[in-house]
Amino acid sequence: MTALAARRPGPAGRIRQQHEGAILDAAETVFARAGFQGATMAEIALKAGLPKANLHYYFGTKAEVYRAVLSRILQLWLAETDRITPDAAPRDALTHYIEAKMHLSASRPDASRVFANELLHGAPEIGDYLRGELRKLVAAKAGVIESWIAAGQMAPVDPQHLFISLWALTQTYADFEAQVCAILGRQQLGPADYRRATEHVLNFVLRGCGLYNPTPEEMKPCSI
Amino acid sequence: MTALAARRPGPAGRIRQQHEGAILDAAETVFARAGFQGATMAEIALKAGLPKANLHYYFGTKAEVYRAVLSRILQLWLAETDRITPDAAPRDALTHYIEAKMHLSASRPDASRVFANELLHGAPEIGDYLRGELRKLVAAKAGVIESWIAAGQMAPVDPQHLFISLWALTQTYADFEAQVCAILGRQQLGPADYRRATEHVLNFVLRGCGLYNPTPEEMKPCSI
DNA sequence: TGAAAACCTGACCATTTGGTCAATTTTTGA
DNA sequence: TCAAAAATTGACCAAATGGTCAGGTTTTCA
Repeated sequence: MTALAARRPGPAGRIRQQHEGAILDAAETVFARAGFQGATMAEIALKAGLPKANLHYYFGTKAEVYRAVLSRILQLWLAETDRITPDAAPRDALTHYIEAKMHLSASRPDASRVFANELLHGAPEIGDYLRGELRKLVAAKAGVIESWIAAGQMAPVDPQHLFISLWALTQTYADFEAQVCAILGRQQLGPADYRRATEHVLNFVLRGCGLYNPTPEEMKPCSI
Repeated sequence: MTALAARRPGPAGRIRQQHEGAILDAAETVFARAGFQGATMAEIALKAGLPKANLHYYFGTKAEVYRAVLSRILQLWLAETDRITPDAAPRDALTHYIEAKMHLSASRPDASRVFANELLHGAPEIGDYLRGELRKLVAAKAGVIESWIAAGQMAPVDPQHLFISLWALTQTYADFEAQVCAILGRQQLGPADYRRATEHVLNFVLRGCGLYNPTPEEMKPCSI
């Protein structure tokens, strides 16, 4: 954010706020489907229900729309690590984080895809954010996880790589939905699919962190 | 492949083979960096060291180049599930698969990125492949894993979701390298980084599948 | 109520870019 | 050696597209 969130100054009247929202919603969909270069201002305008010239009244350039979309997305990503604190129980904290991330994948897949696309192409717009805010946040949370490990509360897992793994495991369901659908034989992922996926990721990660509690119906020890 | 691999008929002379290779190498890089729409024939031509018109002699359209690149990539992806057979030891088979996938991420990141980009945008070109060959392959390998589970050789993990997780965990290091670099504080990922990443994924997955064997230097029981 | 500010938009333009083509050169193989 | 096949390429084109702008309408608020 910071530089990214540098919205045009001024009071931002009622109409502006409303239309900017519509434009960003439309843009998120279009950027997700086609990427930055593939997205056209005409298509965004059509989807937003505004003439193209009007887009350029609110956002000077396509890049500006793109940055605004990314900025909005980054806000979603931030507030999820709340519960990862030294005195929380690792199991509860990780469970909450995974469930929140999976919910985001299910509810805002386009947001995840725009973000993924930006990363895929080298993060030209959000590189500074990644190396700044995000890195700092992860470093802090990595410290928490290390304290859990030192206290014998979970298995020794590299905390930084753990976060990378958590993002990969959860966002894959939004980013690569086409592949997931093909494997599962679905047209699209429904709530039941996401429930099963969440359950899988949860079990898998908890086991991977040595936090597995066997459920009643499958009473087996962790190490077979 | 199949439909994708439908290369132009004919004997394919020496020069043709050589120049097609150069074009595909260049295209892989350019498509990875810019996506399908962002890639230009002019840039591919420049990188391949050929005049643009010459590209159109070998490949009629940009889409045809793109399909050829994807086809080449899919061949890399296929031959990796060799060792996943009913009589293999789960630990060895998964270890081999993960190490192979991580090696691919390290050695051919652009290939992974082109593939990821295609998935991200709904797999318009390889959807048939995903729903056909890939799905069949995964279904078969899922059967193997189920047999391992039934034999009590590993923890009960949804086999289809397990494959999705394995792909996500390994390919994230190529696809989202920008993010990984930012978190780890690197300019780019070196061999040491990949070694550490492979070790992490391996430990994480094996533990997640109930296949963890403590290494000498950290002798702790699986379930803390 | 009235004028300043905000908002709207059809028409237009310059650039980029995928693709074509015809003329030419190089390679092949009988 | 020589003709047929393969390969090469500069010049060119039509379409798509990001962006501009001048002149208009609507909203705001003192």
